[in-house]
Amino acid sequence: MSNFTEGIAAKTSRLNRADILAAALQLLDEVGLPDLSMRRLAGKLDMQPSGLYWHYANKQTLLAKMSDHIVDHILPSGTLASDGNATEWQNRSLSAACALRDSLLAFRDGAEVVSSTLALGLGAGAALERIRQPLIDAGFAMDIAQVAAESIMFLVLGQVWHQQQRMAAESLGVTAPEVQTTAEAISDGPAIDPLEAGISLILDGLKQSQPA
Amino acid sequence: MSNFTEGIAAKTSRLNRADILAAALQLLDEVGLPDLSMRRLAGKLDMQPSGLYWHYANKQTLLAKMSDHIVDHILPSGTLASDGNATEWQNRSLSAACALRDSLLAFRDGAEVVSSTLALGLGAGAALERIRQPLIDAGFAMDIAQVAAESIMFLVLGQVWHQQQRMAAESLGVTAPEVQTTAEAISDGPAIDPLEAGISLILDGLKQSQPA
DNA sequence: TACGAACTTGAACACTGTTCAAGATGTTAG
DNA sequence: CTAACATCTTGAACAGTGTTCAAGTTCGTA
Repeated sequence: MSNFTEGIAAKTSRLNRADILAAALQLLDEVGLPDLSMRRLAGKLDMQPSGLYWHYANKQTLLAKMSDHIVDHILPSGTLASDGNATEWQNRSLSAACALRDSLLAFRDGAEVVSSTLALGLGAGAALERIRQPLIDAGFAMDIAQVAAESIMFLVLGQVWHQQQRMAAESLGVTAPEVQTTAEAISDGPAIDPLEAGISLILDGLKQSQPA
Repeated sequence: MSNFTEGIAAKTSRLNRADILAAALQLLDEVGLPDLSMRRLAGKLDMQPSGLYWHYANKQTLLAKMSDHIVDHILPSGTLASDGNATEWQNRSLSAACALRDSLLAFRDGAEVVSSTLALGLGAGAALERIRQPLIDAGFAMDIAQVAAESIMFLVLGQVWHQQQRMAAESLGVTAPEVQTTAEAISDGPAIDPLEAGISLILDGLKQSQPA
Protein backbone atom coordinates (compact mmCIF):
# COMPACT_ATOMS: atom_id res chain seq x y z
CA MET A 1 0.00 0.00 0.00
CA SER A 2 2.95 2.29 -0.44
CA ASN A 3 5.12 3.23 -3.38
CA PHE A 4 2.80 5.13 -5.67
CA THR A 5 5.29 7.36 -7.39
CA GLU A 6 5.01 5.37 -10.58
CA GLY A 7 1.60 6.63 -11.59
CA ILE A 8 2.10 8.70 -14.71
CA ALA A 9 5.39 10.51 -14.74
CA ALA A 10 8.04 11.04 -12.12
CA LYS A 11 8.62 14.76 -12.33
CA THR A 12 10.73 14.74 -9.22
CA SER A 13 14.45 14.26 -9.33
CA ARG A 14 14.09 10.78 -7.84
CA LEU A 15 14.78 7.96 -10.22
CA ASN A 16 13.43 4.44 -10.27
CA ARG A 17 14.53 1.20 -11.85
CA ALA A 18 12.59 1.80 -15.04
CA ASP A 19 14.15 5.22 -15.64
CA ILE A 20 17.62 3.78 -15.27
CA LEU A 21 16.80 0.87 -17.55
CA ALA A 22 15.43 3.20 -20.22
CA ALA A 23 18.49 5.43 -20.00
CA ALA A 24 20.77 2.39 -20.19
CA LEU A 25 19.06 1.16 -23.35
CA GLN A 26 19.29 4.59 -24.91
CA LEU A 27 22.94 4.88 -23.97
CA LEU A 28 23.57 1.44 -25.43
CA ASP A 29 22.22 2.69 -28.73
CA GLU A 30 24.41 5.78 -28.58
CA VAL A 31 27.79 4.37 -27.61
CA GLY A 32 27.57 0.58 -27.93
CA LEU A 33 28.17 -2.13 -25.38
CA PRO A 34 31.96 -1.72 -24.98
CA ASP A 35 31.56 1.92 -23.97
CA LEU A 36 28.51 1.38 -21.80
CA SER A 37 29.93 2.09 -18.35
CA MET A 38 28.22 2.80 -15.08
CA ARG A 39 29.93 6.17 -14.90
CA ARG A 40 28.68 7.20 -18.33
CA LEU A 41 25.18 6.01 -17.46
CA ALA A 42 25.23 7.96 -14.21
CA GLY A 43 26.45 11.03 -16.06
CA LYS A 44 23.56 10.74 -18.50
CA LEU A 45 21.16 10.74 -15.54
CA ASP A 46 22.96 13.57 -13.71
CA MET A 47 23.74 11.48 -10.71
CA GLN A 48 26.65 9.79 -9.03
CA PRO A 49 27.70 6.30 -10.21
CA SER A 50 27.15 4.87 -6.76
CA GLY A 51 23.51 5.88 -6.94
CA LEU A 52 22.92 3.23 -9.55
CA TYR A 53 23.82 0.53 -7.06
CA TRP A 54 20.85 1.28 -4.91
CA HIS A 55 18.55 0.29 -7.79
CA TYR A 56 20.60 -2.54 -9.28
CA ALA A 57 22.92 -4.78 -7.31
CA ASN A 58 25.58 -4.66 -10.04
CA LYS A 59 26.12 -4.12 -13.74
CA GLN A 60 25.41 -7.75 -14.53
CA THR A 61 21.82 -7.63 -13.27
CA LEU A 62 21.25 -4.37 -15.11
CA LEU A 63 22.44 -6.06 -18.30
CA ALA A 64 20.10 -8.96 -17.55
CA LYS A 65 17.15 -6.59 -17.39
CA MET A 66 18.26 -4.97 -20.62
CA SER A 67 18.43 -8.42 -22.17
CA ASP A 68 14.90 -9.21 -21.05
CA HIS A 69 13.68 -5.95 -22.54
CA ILE A 70 15.34 -6.69 -25.86
CA VAL A 71 14.00 -10.22 -26.12
CA ASP A 72 10.47 -9.30 -25.06
CA HIS A 73 10.40 -6.37 -27.46
CA ILE A 74 8.55 -8.20 -30.19
CA LEU A 75 8.00 -6.22 -33.33
CA PRO A 76 4.47 -5.87 -34.78
CA SER A 77 5.13 -7.78 -37.98
CA GLY A 78 8.27 -9.79 -38.37
CA THR A 79 9.86 -10.89 -41.60
CA LEU A 80 7.29 -13.50 -42.53
CA ALA A 81 8.91 -15.81 -44.99
CA SER A 82 5.78 -17.93 -45.33
CA ASP A 83 7.32 -20.45 -47.67
CA GLY A 84 4.64 -22.34 -49.49
CA ASN A 85 6.72 -25.49 -49.58
CA ALA A 86 7.01 -25.58 -45.80
CA THR A 87 4.52 -26.97 -43.33
CA GLU A 88 2.60 -24.81 -40.92
CA TRP A 89 4.68 -25.65 -37.85
CA GLN A 90 7.85 -24.93 -39.82
CA ASN A 91 6.62 -21.48 -40.73
CA ARG A 92 5.55 -20.79 -37.17
CA SER A 93 8.93 -21.71 -35.75
CA LEU A 94 10.73 -19.84 -38.48
CA SER A 95 8.64 -16.75 -37.81
CA ALA A 96 9.48 -16.88 -34.12
CA ALA A 97 13.16 -17.14 -34.95
CA CYS A 98 12.98 -14.23 -37.38
CA ALA A 99 11.12 -12.17 -34.80
CA LEU A 100 13.93 -12.83 -32.35
CA ARG A 101 16.42 -11.84 -35.04
CA ASP A 102 14.60 -8.57 -35.63
CA SER A 103 14.44 -7.87 -31.91
CA LEU A 104 18.18 -8.38 -31.55
CA LEU A 105 18.88 -6.20 -34.57
CA ALA A 106 16.68 -3.43 -33.19
CA PHE A 107 19.26 -2.73 -30.46
CA ARG A 108 22.92 -1.98 -30.93
CA ASP A 109 25.00 -4.99 -29.86
CA GLY A 110 21.72 -6.65 -28.92
CA ALA A 111 22.96 -10.15 -29.65
CA GLU A 112 26.00 -9.79 -27.41
CA VAL A 113 23.92 -8.38 -24.57
CA VAL A 114 21.51 -11.29 -24.74
CA SER A 115 24.27 -13.86 -25.20
CA SER A 116 26.19 -12.68 -22.17
CA THR A 117 23.08 -13.06 -20.06
CA LEU A 118 22.02 -16.37 -21.56
CA ALA A 119 24.20 -18.52 -19.32
CA LEU A 120 22.91 -17.68 -15.90
CA GLY A 121 19.45 -19.17 -15.76
CA LEU A 122 18.99 -18.28 -19.42
CA GLY A 123 17.41 -14.87 -19.91
CA ALA A 124 16.04 -15.60 -23.34
CA GLY A 125 13.80 -18.38 -22.13
CA ALA A 126 10.66 -16.81 -23.54
CA ALA A 127 12.13 -16.55 -27.02
CA LEU A 128 13.26 -20.16 -26.95
CA GLU A 129 9.79 -21.17 -25.88
CA ARG A 130 8.23 -19.40 -28.86
CA ILE A 131 10.52 -21.33 -31.17
CA ARG A 132 9.99 -24.68 -29.45
CA GLN A 133 6.23 -24.62 -29.01
CA PRO A 134 5.34 -25.13 -32.70
CA LEU A 135 7.57 -28.19 -32.77
CA ILE A 136 5.90 -29.71 -29.74
CA ASP A 137 2.47 -28.93 -31.18
CA ALA A 138 3.51 -30.75 -34.31
CA GLY A 139 4.02 -33.88 -32.26
CA PHE A 140 7.80 -34.12 -31.99
CA ALA A 141 9.33 -35.70 -28.94
CA MET A 142 10.37 -33.36 -26.14
CA ASP A 143 14.08 -34.01 -26.39
CA ILE A 144 14.52 -33.50 -30.12
CA ALA A 145 12.21 -30.48 -30.09
CA GLN A 146 14.45 -29.03 -27.39
CA VAL A 147 17.59 -29.78 -29.35
CA ALA A 148 16.17 -28.24 -32.51
CA ALA A 149 14.94 -25.13 -30.70
CA GLU A 150 18.26 -24.62 -28.94
CA SER A 151 20.11 -25.10 -32.20
CA ILE A 152 17.99 -22.45 -33.88
CA MET A 153 18.53 -20.14 -30.92
CA PHE A 154 22.31 -20.49 -31.11
CA LEU A 155 22.16 -19.98 -34.85
CA VAL A 156 20.22 -16.74 -34.52
CA LEU A 157 22.41 -15.41 -31.71
CA GLY A 158 25.64 -16.33 -33.49
CA GLN A 159 24.58 -14.95 -36.82
CA VAL A 160 23.31 -11.63 -35.47
CA TRP A 161 26.24 -11.28 -33.09
CA HIS A 162 28.66 -11.74 -35.97
CA GLN A 163 26.72 -9.29 -38.10
CA GLN A 164 26.61 -6.62 -35.41
CA GLN A 165 30.29 -7.09 -34.63
CA ARG A 166 31.06 -6.45 -38.29
CA MET A 167 28.90 -3.33 -38.12
CA ALA A 168 30.83 -2.08 -35.10
CA ALA A 169 34.14 -2.86 -36.79
CA GLU A 170 33.35 -1.04 -40.00
CA SER A 171 31.83 1.92 -38.20
CA LEU A 172 35.10 2.09 -36.29
CA GLY A 173 36.95 2.67 -39.53
CA VAL A 174 39.18 -0.25 -40.41
CA THR A 175 37.24 -3.10 -41.91
CA ALA A 176 38.77 -6.54 -41.66
CA PRO A 177 39.92 -8.52 -44.76
CA GLU A 178 36.41 -9.97 -44.81
CA VAL A 179 36.85 -13.21 -46.67
CA GLN A 180 33.34 -12.85 -48.09
CA THR A 181 31.73 -15.11 -45.60
CA THR A 182 28.14 -14.13 -46.04
CA ALA A 183 27.66 -16.34 -49.07
CA GLU A 184 26.08 -13.43 -50.87
CA ALA A 185 29.29 -12.48 -52.56
CA ILE A 186 29.87 -16.06 -53.68
CA SER A 187 26.48 -16.74 -55.11
CA ASP A 188 25.20 -14.79 -58.09
CA GLY A 189 21.58 -15.52 -57.23
CA PRO A 190 19.04 -13.27 -55.52
CA ALA A 191 21.17 -13.07 -52.35
CA ILE A 192 19.52 -15.58 -50.05
CA ASP A 193 19.20 -14.77 -46.38
CA PRO A 194 21.79 -16.97 -44.66
CA LEU A 195 19.84 -17.03 -41.42
CA GLU A 196 16.55 -18.19 -42.89
CA ALA A 197 18.45 -20.69 -45.01
CA GLY A 198 20.26 -22.13 -42.00
CA ILE A 199 17.09 -22.39 -39.94
CA SER A 200 15.30 -24.05 -42.84
CA LEU A 201 18.03 -26.66 -42.93
CA ILE A 202 17.36 -27.51 -39.30
CA LEU A 203 13.60 -27.58 -39.75
CA ASP A 204 13.84 -29.72 -42.87
CA GLY A 205 16.13 -32.11 -41.03
CA LEU A 206 13.60 -32.25 -38.23
CA LYS A 207 10.75 -32.87 -40.65
CA GLN A 208 12.66 -35.77 -42.14
CA SER A 209 13.29 -37.35 -38.75
CA GLN A 210 9.61 -37.82 -38.03
CA PRO A 211 6.98 -36.85 -40.61
CA ALA A 212 4.44 -36.45 -37.80
CA MET B 1 70.09 -13.74 -42.40
CA SER B 2 69.67 -12.51 -38.89
CA ASN B 3 67.35 -13.49 -36.05
CA PHE B 4 68.49 -16.94 -35.11
CA THR B 5 67.62 -16.96 -31.45
CA GLU B 6 64.76 -19.34 -32.03
CA GLY B 7 66.87 -22.44 -32.58
CA ILE B 8 66.15 -24.82 -29.72
CA ALA B 9 65.51 -23.09 -26.46
CA ALA B 10 65.95 -19.57 -25.26
CA LYS B 11 67.76 -20.08 -21.99
CA THR B 12 68.36 -16.39 -21.60
CA SER B 13 65.94 -14.16 -19.78
CA ARG B 14 64.77 -12.70 -23.04
CA LEU B 15 61.26 -13.68 -24.02
CA ASN B 16 59.76 -14.10 -27.44
CA ARG B 17 56.25 -14.16 -28.79
CA ALA B 18 55.90 -17.92 -28.38
CA ASP B 19 56.88 -17.87 -24.72
CA ILE B 20 54.32 -15.22 -23.97
CA LEU B 21 51.65 -17.08 -25.93
CA ALA B 22 52.38 -20.30 -24.03
CA ALA B 23 52.26 -18.53 -20.69
CA ALA B 24 49.02 -16.83 -21.67
CA LEU B 25 47.39 -20.16 -22.55
CA GLN B 26 48.59 -21.68 -19.30
CA LEU B 27 47.31 -18.72 -17.34
CA LEU B 28 43.98 -18.97 -19.14
CA ASP B 29 43.67 -22.53 -17.88
CA GLU B 30 44.53 -21.46 -14.34
CA VAL B 31 42.34 -18.40 -13.83
CA GLY B 32 39.90 -18.29 -16.74
CA LEU B 33 39.26 -15.57 -19.29
CA PRO B 34 37.68 -12.96 -16.98
CA ASP B 35 40.77 -12.93 -14.75
CA LEU B 36 43.27 -13.09 -17.57
CA SER B 37 44.88 -9.65 -17.32
CA MET B 38 48.05 -8.30 -18.80
CA ARG B 39 49.38 -7.57 -15.34
CA ARG B 40 48.81 -11.12 -14.15
CA LEU B 41 50.42 -12.45 -17.30
CA ALA B 42 53.42 -10.21 -16.84
CA GLY B 43 53.69 -11.29 -13.23
CA LYS B 44 53.74 -14.92 -14.28
CA LEU B 45 56.66 -14.14 -16.60
CA ASP B 46 58.49 -12.00 -14.03
CA MET B 47 58.41 -8.92 -16.15
CA GLN B 48 56.68 -5.58 -16.34
CA PRO B 49 53.25 -5.37 -18.03
CA SER B 50 54.55 -2.86 -20.54
CA GLY B 51 57.08 -5.40 -21.76
CA LEU B 52 54.25 -7.42 -23.27
CA TYR B 53 53.43 -4.58 -25.62
CA TRP B 54 56.71 -4.88 -27.41
CA HIS B 55 55.73 -8.39 -28.52
CA TYR B 56 52.00 -7.88 -29.03
CA ALA B 57 50.41 -4.62 -30.07
CA ASN B 58 47.54 -5.07 -27.61
CA LYS B 59 45.56 -7.63 -25.70
CA GLN B 60 43.22 -8.19 -28.61
CA THR B 61 45.93 -9.47 -30.94
CA LEU B 62 47.28 -11.69 -28.19
CA LEU B 63 43.82 -13.17 -27.78
CA ALA B 64 43.66 -13.66 -31.52
CA LYS B 65 46.85 -15.71 -31.44
CA MET B 66 45.47 -17.73 -28.55
CA SER B 67 42.35 -18.32 -30.59
CA ASP B 68 44.38 -19.57 -33.53
CA HIS B 69 46.28 -21.92 -31.26
CA ILE B 70 43.06 -23.33 -29.82
CA VAL B 71 41.42 -23.89 -33.18
CA ASP B 72 44.51 -25.41 -34.80
CA HIS B 73 45.06 -27.69 -31.83
CA ILE B 74 43.38 -30.71 -33.38
CA LEU B 75 43.21 -33.73 -31.13
CA PRO B 76 44.52 -37.12 -32.34
CA SER B 77 41.16 -38.89 -32.42
CA GLY B 78 38.00 -36.92 -32.11
CA THR B 79 34.63 -38.23 -31.06
CA LEU B 80 33.88 -40.20 -34.18
CA ALA B 81 30.16 -40.73 -34.30
CA SER B 82 30.37 -42.71 -37.55
CA ASP B 83 26.65 -43.20 -37.88
CA GLY B 84 25.90 -46.03 -40.25
CA ASN B 85 22.72 -44.34 -41.48
CA ALA B 86 24.64 -41.26 -42.58
CA THR B 87 26.47 -40.72 -45.81
CA GLU B 88 30.22 -40.39 -46.02
CA TRP B 89 30.26 -36.61 -46.47
CA GLN B 90 27.92 -36.22 -43.54
CA ASN B 91 30.23 -38.18 -41.28
CA ARG B 92 33.25 -36.22 -42.50
CA SER B 93 31.63 -32.88 -41.77
CA LEU B 94 30.29 -34.09 -38.44
CA SER B 95 33.74 -35.31 -37.46
CA ALA B 96 35.25 -31.95 -38.28
CA ALA B 97 32.64 -30.24 -36.16
CA CYS B 98 33.21 -32.62 -33.24
CA ALA B 99 36.95 -32.09 -33.54
CA LEU B 100 36.36 -28.36 -33.24
CA ARG B 101 34.15 -28.99 -30.24
CA ASP B 102 36.87 -31.05 -28.56
CA SER B 103 39.46 -28.38 -29.29
CA LEU B 104 37.31 -25.70 -27.71
CA LEU B 105 36.62 -27.89 -24.68
CA ALA B 106 40.33 -28.58 -24.25
CA PHE B 107 40.89 -24.98 -23.12
CA ARG B 108 39.13 -23.16 -20.35
CA ASP B 109 36.69 -20.60 -21.83
CA GLY B 110 37.93 -21.72 -25.25
CA ALA B 111 34.66 -21.01 -27.00
CA GLU B 112 34.47 -17.45 -25.73
CA VAL B 113 38.06 -16.76 -26.72
CA VAL B 114 37.45 -17.99 -30.24
CA SER B 115 34.08 -16.26 -30.52
CA SER B 116 35.46 -12.90 -29.51
CA THR B 117 38.09 -13.16 -32.22
CA LEU B 118 35.75 -14.52 -34.86
CA ALA B 119 34.49 -11.17 -36.03
CA LEU B 120 37.65 -9.47 -37.19
CA GLY B 121 38.62 -11.32 -40.33
CA LEU B 122 37.41 -14.54 -38.71
CA GLY B 123 40.11 -16.37 -36.83
CA ALA B 124 38.48 -19.76 -37.07
CA GLY B 125 38.65 -19.83 -40.84
CA ALA B 126 40.56 -23.10 -40.93
CA ALA B 127 37.98 -24.90 -38.80
CA LEU B 128 35.15 -23.63 -40.95
CA GLU B 129 36.98 -24.83 -44.01
CA ARG B 130 37.29 -28.35 -42.58
CA ILE B 131 33.55 -28.42 -42.04
CA ARG B 132 32.68 -26.96 -45.43
CA GLN B 133 35.01 -28.99 -47.64
CA PRO B 134 33.12 -32.30 -47.38
CA LEU B 135 29.94 -30.54 -48.44
CA ILE B 136 31.58 -29.07 -51.50
CA ASP B 137 33.13 -32.42 -52.36
CA ALA B 138 29.66 -33.92 -52.18
CA GLY B 139 28.58 -31.57 -54.94
CA PHE B 140 26.54 -28.99 -53.10
CA ALA B 141 26.42 -25.46 -54.42
CA MET B 142 28.87 -23.00 -52.93
CA ASP B 143 26.31 -20.77 -51.26
CA ILE B 144 24.32 -23.42 -49.44
CA ALA B 145 27.49 -25.27 -48.44
CA GLN B 146 28.68 -21.99 -46.95
CA VAL B 147 25.41 -21.43 -45.14
CA ALA B 148 25.40 -24.96 -43.74
CA ALA B 149 29.03 -24.77 -42.62
CA GLU B 150 28.52 -21.41 -40.95
CA SER B 151 25.40 -22.68 -39.23
CA ILE B 152 27.28 -25.67 -37.87
CA MET B 153 30.07 -23.38 -36.72
CA PHE B 154 27.70 -21.10 -34.82
CA LEU B 155 26.01 -24.14 -33.33
CA VAL B 156 29.30 -25.54 -32.03
CA LEU B 157 30.48 -22.20 -30.67
CA GLY B 158 27.17 -21.42 -29.02
CA GLN B 159 26.76 -24.84 -27.48
CA VAL B 160 30.30 -25.04 -26.08
CA TRP B 161 30.25 -21.43 -24.93
CA HIS B 162 27.05 -22.07 -23.02
CA GLN B 163 28.47 -25.25 -21.56
CA GLN B 164 31.70 -23.63 -20.43
CA GLN B 165 29.83 -20.66 -18.98
CA ARG B 166 27.80 -23.08 -16.88
CA MET B 167 31.03 -24.73 -15.76
CA ALA B 168 32.45 -21.37 -14.68
CA ALA B 169 29.22 -20.49 -12.88
CA GLU B 170 29.00 -23.71 -10.93
CA SER B 171 32.70 -23.71 -10.08
CA LEU B 172 32.09 -20.24 -8.72
CA GLY B 173 29.62 -21.65 -6.23
CA VAL B 174 26.10 -20.51 -6.94
CA THR B 175 24.53 -22.47 -9.75
CA ALA B 176 21.66 -20.87 -11.61
CA PRO B 177 18.12 -22.25 -11.50
CA GLU B 178 19.06 -24.29 -14.56
CA VAL B 179 15.72 -24.99 -16.17
CA GLN B 180 17.04 -28.32 -17.40
CA THR B 181 17.90 -27.07 -20.83
CA THR B 182 20.17 -29.83 -22.00
CA ALA B 183 17.30 -32.10 -22.96
CA GLU B 184 19.02 -34.90 -21.06
CA ALA B 185 16.91 -34.29 -17.98
CA ILE B 186 13.72 -34.26 -20.04
CA SER B 187 14.33 -37.39 -22.00
CA ASP B 188 14.60 -40.75 -20.28
CA GLY B 189 16.58 -42.25 -23.13
CA PRO B 190 20.32 -42.86 -23.36
CA ALA B 191 21.12 -39.14 -23.03
CA ILE B 192 21.71 -38.05 -26.60
CA ASP B 193 24.45 -35.55 -27.33
CA PRO B 194 22.62 -32.30 -28.14
CA LEU B 195 25.46 -31.04 -30.27
CA GLU B 196 25.69 -34.07 -32.53
CA ALA B 197 21.92 -34.15 -32.72
CA GLY B 198 21.72 -30.51 -33.77
CA ILE B 199 24.41 -30.89 -36.39
CA SER B 200 22.74 -33.99 -37.74
CA LEU B 201 19.56 -32.00 -38.20
CA ILE B 202 21.42 -29.51 -40.37
CA LEU B 203 23.16 -32.21 -42.38
CA ASP B 204 19.93 -34.14 -42.88
CA GLY B 205 18.22 -30.99 -44.04
CA LEU B 206 21.07 -30.41 -46.43
CA LYS B 207 20.88 -33.96 -47.75
CA GLN B 208 17.20 -33.50 -48.43
CA SER B 209 17.76 -30.29 -50.33
CA GLN B 210 19.85 -31.94 -53.01
CA PRO B 211 20.44 -35.72 -52.93
CA ALA B 212 23.64 -35.20 -54.90
C1' DT C 1 85.50 -0.89 -29.31
C1' DA C 2 81.46 1.16 -31.06
C1' DC C 3 77.08 1.33 -33.16
C1' DG C 4 72.36 0.28 -33.62
C1' DA C 5 68.76 -2.86 -33.02
C1' DA C 6 66.35 -5.81 -29.75
C1' DC C 7 64.20 -5.85 -25.46
C1' DT C 8 63.06 -4.24 -20.48
C1' DT C 9 61.90 -1.19 -16.98
C1' DG C 10 59.27 2.05 -13.91
C1' DA C 11 56.21 5.47 -13.69
C1' DA C 12 52.26 7.44 -15.12
C1' DC C 13 47.43 8.28 -17.62
C1' DA C 14 42.74 7.57 -18.04
C1' DC C 15 39.74 4.62 -17.22
C1' DT C 16 36.70 0.56 -14.96
C1' DG C 17 33.13 -1.79 -11.32
C1' DT C 18 32.07 -1.45 -6.66
C1' DT C 19 31.73 -0.10 -1.57
C1' DC C 20 30.55 2.83 2.32
C1' DA C 21 29.66 6.33 5.71
C1' DA C 22 27.28 10.43 5.60
C1' DG C 23 23.74 13.51 4.12
C1' DA C 24 19.29 14.84 1.78
C1' DT C 25 14.57 13.82 0.66
C1' DG C 26 10.15 11.93 0.94
C1' DT C 27 6.08 9.71 3.48
C1' DT C 28 3.78 8.42 7.58
C1' DA C 29 2.46 8.56 12.67
C1' DG C 30 1.94 10.80 17.34
C1' DC D 1 4.19 20.52 13.89
C1' DT D 2 7.48 17.55 14.99
C1' DA D 3 9.60 13.03 15.38
C1' DA D 4 10.66 8.87 13.14
C1' DC D 5 11.45 5.86 9.41
C1' DA D 6 12.39 4.08 5.01
C1' DT D 7 13.80 5.83 0.53
C1' DC D 8 17.14 7.64 -2.25
C1' DT D 9 21.65 10.50 -3.29
C1' DT D 10 26.14 12.03 -2.62
C1' DG D 11 31.31 12.32 -2.47
C1' DA D 12 35.25 10.05 -1.64
C1' DA D 13 37.82 6.20 -1.86
C1' DC D 14 39.63 1.16 -3.10
C1' DA D 15 41.49 -2.02 -6.10
C1' DG D 16 41.86 -3.17 -10.42
C1' DT D 17 42.13 -2.62 -15.78
C1' DG D 18 44.56 -1.71 -20.77
C1' DT D 19 47.92 1.16 -22.60
C1' DT D 20 51.77 4.66 -23.43
C1' DC D 21 56.40 6.51 -23.12
C1' DA D 22 60.96 8.17 -22.04
C1' DA D 23 64.70 6.07 -20.08
C1' DG D 24 67.50 2.35 -19.41
C1' DT D 25 69.72 -2.29 -20.32
C1' DT D 26 71.35 -6.11 -23.03
C1' DC D 27 72.63 -8.09 -27.33
C1' DG D 28 74.58 -9.37 -32.20
C1' DT D 29 77.29 -7.55 -35.56
C1' DA D 30 80.59 -4.49 -38.01
